[in-house]
Amino acid sequence: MKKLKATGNENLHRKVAESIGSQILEGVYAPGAILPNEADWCRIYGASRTTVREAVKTLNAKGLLKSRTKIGSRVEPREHWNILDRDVLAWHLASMPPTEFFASVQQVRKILEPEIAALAALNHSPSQLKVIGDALLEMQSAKSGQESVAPDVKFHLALLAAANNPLLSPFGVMIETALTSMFETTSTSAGGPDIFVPQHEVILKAVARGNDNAARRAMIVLLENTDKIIADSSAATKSKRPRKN
Amino acid sequence: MKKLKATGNENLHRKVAESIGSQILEGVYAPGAILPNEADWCRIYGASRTTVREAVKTLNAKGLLKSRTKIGSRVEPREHWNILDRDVLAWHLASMPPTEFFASVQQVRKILEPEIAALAALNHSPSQLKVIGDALLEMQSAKSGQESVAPDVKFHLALLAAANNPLLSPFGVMIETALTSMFETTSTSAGGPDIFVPQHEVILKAVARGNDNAARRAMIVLLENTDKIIADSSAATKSKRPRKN
DNA sequence: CAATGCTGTTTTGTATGATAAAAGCCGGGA
DNA sequence: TCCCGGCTTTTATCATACAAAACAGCATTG
Repeated sequence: MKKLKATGNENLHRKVAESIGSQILEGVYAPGAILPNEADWCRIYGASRTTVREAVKTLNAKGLLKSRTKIGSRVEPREHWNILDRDVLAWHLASMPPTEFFASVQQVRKILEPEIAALAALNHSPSQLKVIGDALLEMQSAKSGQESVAPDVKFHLALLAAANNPLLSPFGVMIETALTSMFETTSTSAGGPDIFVPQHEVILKAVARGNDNAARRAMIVLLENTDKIIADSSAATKSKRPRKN
Repeated sequence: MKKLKATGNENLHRKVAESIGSQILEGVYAPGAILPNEADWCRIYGASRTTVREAVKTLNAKGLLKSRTKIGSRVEPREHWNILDRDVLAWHLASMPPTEFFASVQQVRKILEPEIAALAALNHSPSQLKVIGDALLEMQSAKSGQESVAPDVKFHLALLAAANNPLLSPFGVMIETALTSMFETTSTSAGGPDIFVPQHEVILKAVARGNDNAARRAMIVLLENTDKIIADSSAATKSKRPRKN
């Protein structure tokens, strides 16, 4: 491990946290293992103890570690990891084949998003509905597949917000990470806007008129289509490129 | 705010983090607001800057804050909060009427747990199944309602583990917190073991024979029963006790 | 007068060194 | 053998100093 410097405009303790966190997600340090102590990290990264300790505190806060006097820092079991945390999710994504990650994500999305759509139909406020509509408009006016990613993400996040259940909000990060990185992987994407823009329209209309069953059904259709896109592109990548990692 | 001391065997920075975090959850500092700076916190808690900074880093890591040079620390919008984090969830629970919290939790449980049961039926390993069975045995041999809480929690967590989707694991904390605190609120609990122990048995059997539809249905029944218990007890508490907070 | 650039100030970021407290380890004594 | 006390390792806390970022306000200049 080379010496990190704060030259990039990100904080040094953040970089150290990211480096250690990534290694944990990669399995370099397995659950139950004792990490190098603070002095070691200082030497490894060429950083001060203050910085290292702040990084370690960050990882403690995300449930990856538990530090105790005299013992050191021990990696927590996976169930304790805050996997829906933005950073942890990113490290996780980086440490496994994207296809596998997408499979997990889609499984969760198919459980949650239809119900989120249904809840949104029942609980949305006028301003929340407007945000969903705005996102759809942006999607429609997008010129390229790339341009439509951000509005697509926005649409799903707005729907989530309109469900008005705070306990569901952590999934926003998951959806955001997954959709964004899915685009990067599937590139120009199969199917294209001709198919999925109308599907989003159907969802919006159902939500707007408060029809929870219709919203649920429409979301299921959309997710099945997404499944198909992933399947196509992963088949394509499998035949063309070797594994990245 | 009085001066905190490290006399209790918990870390001082943890206490400071908890104090600040609770205040954010209570709405003392609203999203977008700038918090007192580090020097202020030092004075308020009588702690060193190092300690305060570690506490602030912890809250940063949980998505409650974002610190920037010269600006200070600003409270992040609620969507960024890591609400399924153990600590954040506890602070959240402490800052709102339990009934309202349980309603949100049950809404999420009714979405997820039937599907978790179905996934568990399809994906469980033998050892995971055994853990579920053990939990059920402990439930059956529990003498009091109080004794049955821990095995009950264990049962649901084991089921979650058996679903084998890492992205769902953050819900374990939610289930754990909710069931535990639900018991404290509903006290000796309505219904009692005569009803819910058999319902858990049905779930286990369905999972064991890999029947996902049966597992899903059984879980729905159990959750409806839980709804009833909550409704009863919240009606009771409303008529008997004044609000705690 | 307006735009631009410099300089000062505030706040977090990083480094260093010192002391405290927790908890396992090990040896000595009954 | 067992228990007690001191040794050692590691994190926890404190104090102090300087660096760097970013805004504010003033001055300089076109």
